[in-house]
Amino acid sequence: MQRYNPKDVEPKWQKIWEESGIYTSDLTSKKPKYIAMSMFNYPSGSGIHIGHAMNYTISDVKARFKRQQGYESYHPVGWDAFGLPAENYAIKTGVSPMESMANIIPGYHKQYKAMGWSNDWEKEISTHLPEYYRWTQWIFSEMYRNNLAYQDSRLQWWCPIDNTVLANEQVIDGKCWRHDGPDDPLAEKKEVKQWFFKITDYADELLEAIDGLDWSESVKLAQRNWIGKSIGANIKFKVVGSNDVIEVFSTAHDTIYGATFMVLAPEHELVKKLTIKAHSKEVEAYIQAAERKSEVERQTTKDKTGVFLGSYAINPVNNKEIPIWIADYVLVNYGTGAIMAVPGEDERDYEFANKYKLNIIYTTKDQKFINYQDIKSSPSKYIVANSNEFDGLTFKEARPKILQQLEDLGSGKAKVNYRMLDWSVSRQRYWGAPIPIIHCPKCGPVLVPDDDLPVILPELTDYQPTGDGRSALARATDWLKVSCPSCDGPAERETDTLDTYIDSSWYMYRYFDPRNQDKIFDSELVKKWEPIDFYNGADHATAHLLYARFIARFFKKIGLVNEAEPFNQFVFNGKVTSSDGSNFSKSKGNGVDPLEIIDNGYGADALRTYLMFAAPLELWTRWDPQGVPGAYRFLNRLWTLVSEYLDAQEGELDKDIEESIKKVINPVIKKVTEDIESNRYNTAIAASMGALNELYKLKAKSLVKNPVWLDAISSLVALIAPFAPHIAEELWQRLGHSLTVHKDSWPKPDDKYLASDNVTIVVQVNGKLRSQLLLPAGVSEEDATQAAKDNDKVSRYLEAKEIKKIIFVKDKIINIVIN
RNA sequence: GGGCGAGUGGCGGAACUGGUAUACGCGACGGACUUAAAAUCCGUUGGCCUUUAAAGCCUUGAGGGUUCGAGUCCCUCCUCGCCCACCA
Repeated sequence: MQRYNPKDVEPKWQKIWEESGIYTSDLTSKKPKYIAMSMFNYPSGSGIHIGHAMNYTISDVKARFKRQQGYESYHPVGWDAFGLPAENYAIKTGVSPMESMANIIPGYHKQYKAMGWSNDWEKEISTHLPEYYRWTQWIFSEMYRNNLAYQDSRLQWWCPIDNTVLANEQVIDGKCWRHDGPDDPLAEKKEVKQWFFKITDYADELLEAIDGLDWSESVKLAQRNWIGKSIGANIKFKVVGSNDVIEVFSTAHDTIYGATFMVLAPEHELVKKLTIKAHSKEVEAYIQAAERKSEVERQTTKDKTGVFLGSYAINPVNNKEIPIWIADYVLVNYGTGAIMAVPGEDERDYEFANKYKLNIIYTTKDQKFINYQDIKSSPSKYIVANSNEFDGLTFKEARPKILQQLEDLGSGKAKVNYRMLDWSVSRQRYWGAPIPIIHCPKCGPVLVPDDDLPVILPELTDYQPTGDGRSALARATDWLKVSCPSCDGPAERETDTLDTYIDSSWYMYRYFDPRNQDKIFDSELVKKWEPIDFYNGADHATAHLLYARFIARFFKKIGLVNEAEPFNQFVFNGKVTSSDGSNFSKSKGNGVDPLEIIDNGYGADALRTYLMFAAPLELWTRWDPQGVPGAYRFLNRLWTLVSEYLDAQEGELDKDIEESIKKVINPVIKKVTEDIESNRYNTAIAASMGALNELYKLKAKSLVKNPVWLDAISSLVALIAPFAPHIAEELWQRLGHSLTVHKDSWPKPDDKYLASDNVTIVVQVNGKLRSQLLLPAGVSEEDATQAAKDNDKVSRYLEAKEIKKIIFVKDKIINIVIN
């Protein structure tokens, strides 16, 4: 008997699959379609790690399962190739990122194939190739034409190491996401002119559609929080002795009679104007200190500080003059960058008022501090006070009336506010898609005509940003100087490149038409294949997934797609950590290399099976060094069963053994089908293991070459094929099947053998387990009761007792209640 | 501070709408095969429990409740994880 050796089996089939192209999808097929994919990979010099092995196996299993079920299953592959690491490497070494990618990506091809992933390599895409980024640029142009792209000067996060702007989500605990070590400097703020996409126009739509998504709940919640919708009012306060007006956003406008001072963010545009001379020194010092203060300090030191500007505003509802302060607990980015402070009902304002001895007016009948959060959650419980004609009303009654009063006074109106800001898409970096804009001194910014796309990224010798805020492209003079498409005068190209999140927010559509030279993609094809049926990843719960949803909605609006949501199902899977629970990291040297495990002789199949078996997909898994050997043992046992079957003599089976074999295999077919369908891979594998153990017991009784054994073993091989595709293919063909196991092979359970003729009925007395009876399925309550009473183990509890009640659950349990 | 989720053997984890808790795997122990080991195969493996068995009792973070019956539902508390966080 030949031993199971993955080193022979796996490369053999990888080669055959590649040559026969069995994973190449026919996108025009008449079969029902299915597309399963994981978030695509950023190629780096270090190759794939165990986290990648986890991620990509999850979608591969799904894709294989559907392919076996007879779907035209498409498992695409691509590279998120633009981004900082390759550029930083280029700055250090002078090797162009284009060249790095050309060196790195072929290594990934080998690794992906070694893992046995069923990717369609014919349709491979990469975001850094002009054939791809031409359309990334086109999306920018379409956004611009639809008034969804605009340029603005903003205070932006700035990484002092990379000399580049950072998106909000790239700032983690006050530091650049790429430089967040203890010795790394804090991110700074810098005024930069840049391009934005108006994602806020879609905020409400994006928020409302979340409810209908078949996504991991934690991600849906994260998206809701990210969008951060609040309903309130914008209210204007006139400044005493001037025409200036301070506008605030408040969700608690019904407490306005308790507004006893105002607070502006230190960066607020009116601060200078409203500072009277006597206070200017103090104010300037405070602003400078706030600027220098890092975001971390602003967030962690909850101690409120601030200074009085010396001027006053008028509370529109009672005409009281209230002092204007600045304080860094008010954020310039949120709302209007200014608040009306209501110390009687807001904790932060209360603390501030106490510290600086500011007036406090309580607008509740209780005349003590009550957090507005509490009022908001039960507005009919609290009574309004100190609010003129509204005194005595509940907050529930007063809220609309006070808003009406503000509207009548012309001082306020209802307003919905979002935490989410417009998407900053400019990056002052080289390694990205150039923004297709030409700046003309006469015409201003002009779009590069579509026919001139792509704007090709020129090769350089020095990739270092210029340090004046512009990317290295500013040095490529030949490239930079162009004539204006509109007036033909001398002009310059935009030197910013597009945020790589744009590349990744539309790639799923390009998968359906990767080589199209005329259009971003063939809409008819995409409309046939959208949405992505299955998508998974362990990161990017907010930014990437939200941006992709935004782009999908935009594509729908301009008629490119039919579905507003790009991903039907999204699984936010867990990661793999080292055995002690800490993250794998290169610096700690505790990483586990998937290729090493394969090369050690365990093979990709055992690795894949272990990863899918260790825990439910959403859970984080600790790496268990014994796990892969365990999975290997299981596959080896299957190999042995098949080999012994092939060596067996032809023969007849006893009817009851035949029956037993069928009753092992049919329920497991049903279970594995349901479990993979609902992403419970771990229990699917457990059930297959259980079935194999049962077949081992039956094999000891009688193993002969016979259709019943062949059918059972073949079915089991087909069931594990999504997890362990190589060994499954090998055994499948050894069993005599001429076609591949990976297409149209999924077994269907025979209902006749799903339920057994006899069932174990549990007998309880007063809810305690006393005995188990093997009775015919569907046994009546009367018969079951009689059988229970006749049973020694039960009857001894019934002696001299009165039976009060009998609970009977068909085919499951009988509970005799006595006193 | 807010939100979400989770606490089950030595470990990873099973248990569908309440109905045999601990499936499956790892580890451990015993046996077979072997000169020996590895590999493989066959057993045992929640606790009280000490040689086994029988019988019994206990056991899903803690305490209480609902129910014939609770890992599952309700209340109180503890612990851990994740996400958001001076968001007006």
